[in-house]
Amino acid sequence: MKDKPNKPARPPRADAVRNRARVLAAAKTVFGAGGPQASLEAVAREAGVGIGTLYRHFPTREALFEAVYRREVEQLVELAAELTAWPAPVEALRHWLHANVAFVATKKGMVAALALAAQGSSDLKASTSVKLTAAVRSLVDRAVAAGELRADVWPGDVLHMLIALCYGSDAPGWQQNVLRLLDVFVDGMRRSDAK
Amino acid sequence: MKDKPNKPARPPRADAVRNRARVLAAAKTVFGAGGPQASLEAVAREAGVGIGTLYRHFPTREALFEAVYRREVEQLVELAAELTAWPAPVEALRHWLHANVAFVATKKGMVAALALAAQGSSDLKASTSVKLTAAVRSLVDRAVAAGELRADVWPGDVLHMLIALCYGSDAPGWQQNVLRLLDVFVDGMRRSDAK
DNA sequence: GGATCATATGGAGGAAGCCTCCGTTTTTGC
DNA sequence: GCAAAAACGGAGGCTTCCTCCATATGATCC
Repeated sequence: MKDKPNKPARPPRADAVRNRARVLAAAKTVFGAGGPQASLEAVAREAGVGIGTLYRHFPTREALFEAVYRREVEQLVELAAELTAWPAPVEALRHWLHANVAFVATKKGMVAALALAAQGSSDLKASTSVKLTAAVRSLVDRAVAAGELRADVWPGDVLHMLIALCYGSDAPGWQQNVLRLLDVFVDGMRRSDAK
Repeated sequence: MKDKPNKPARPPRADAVRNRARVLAAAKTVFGAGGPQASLEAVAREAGVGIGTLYRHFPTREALFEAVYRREVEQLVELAAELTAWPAPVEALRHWLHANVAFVATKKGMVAALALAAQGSSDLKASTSVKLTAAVRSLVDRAVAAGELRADVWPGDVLHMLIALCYGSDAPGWQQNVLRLLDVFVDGMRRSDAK
């Protein structure tokens, strides 16, 4: 009964904000190069902060993955929002999927890290999954409403397929393969009478 | 010029064989429970051997993953061989895919480990990929020959899709989802005039 | 401006895991 | 049996993890 719910939660200090951003940037670099098992002390070094500072901002390795993860998700959501303005619904969906592949392709080392992040915290999964699913839904629903896709495929399915295909792809030429497989999947989703 | 190519390479000692098997079994247990980052010393402890012994048999963590991985692959190949005797080609393929999902479902912790193993050594990937691809090919080719599948989808594609879908699935009810997505994919592969 | 205090910093240090190295033990071939 | 080869086990040097707290710094109030 002694807590003060009206205490306005004073804003974080300037140096804390700065350091948090530095660590995040460093994490992106270091994990991108060294994969998810890269040393956290290397991240701290790269960021130019003490190891203690890193741990205060991100108490666990997963928390750090998570923060990077959330940021990446935002960009994908934004892209989907732009694409809902496209005239051809199925092509907009296809384009978003292809863009995702390109997106992933530029940060190979991160992918394993993000996959681990997603596997760990399940409310992270829940939260970003909601955002991404909503993004895909905006694309899929339009295509279904236009009668171009069968109605029993849900946005979550598409998302799952996409993430799954991108993870674990690193053979030379994997991008072309994934793009083709996505197209096969999209074909599977088309209403047979809408061809 | 001093090597002896005719030296008959004496067979491994009995205790070595025994310990190797023990470590492998322990690895399956420990990685299955603790995921791929579980301690190797824990594996050695579980196997009842010294840490040195573990390292002599499997010089790196990846080598250990690899050995477990290869064993699992064998079982899948065998199943495919049995299924080529089935009367309905597409259904045999579908069945194999579904069986894989069930297979994976029983060893959740291993999946991440196997995925890492596959990501690491690329000749492991090459070698098992050849085996599994051949297994799938035996199923797909039959269906294509029977005119039931379109001809531009290759065995490797099916494999990729399967592995991809199973990895990263741990939400409750994921199995049903994966099974449904596989069906969508198989539908996408069907020849439209063969319905 | 400077006094005060909550907030944030950095790195020392104990614990745990990685992997190598080598003295000891076990198996094998004769 | 007995020697040589093969395999064993775990001590030890090294790296990384993560906590803890004495010190430093930014915010706030006068």
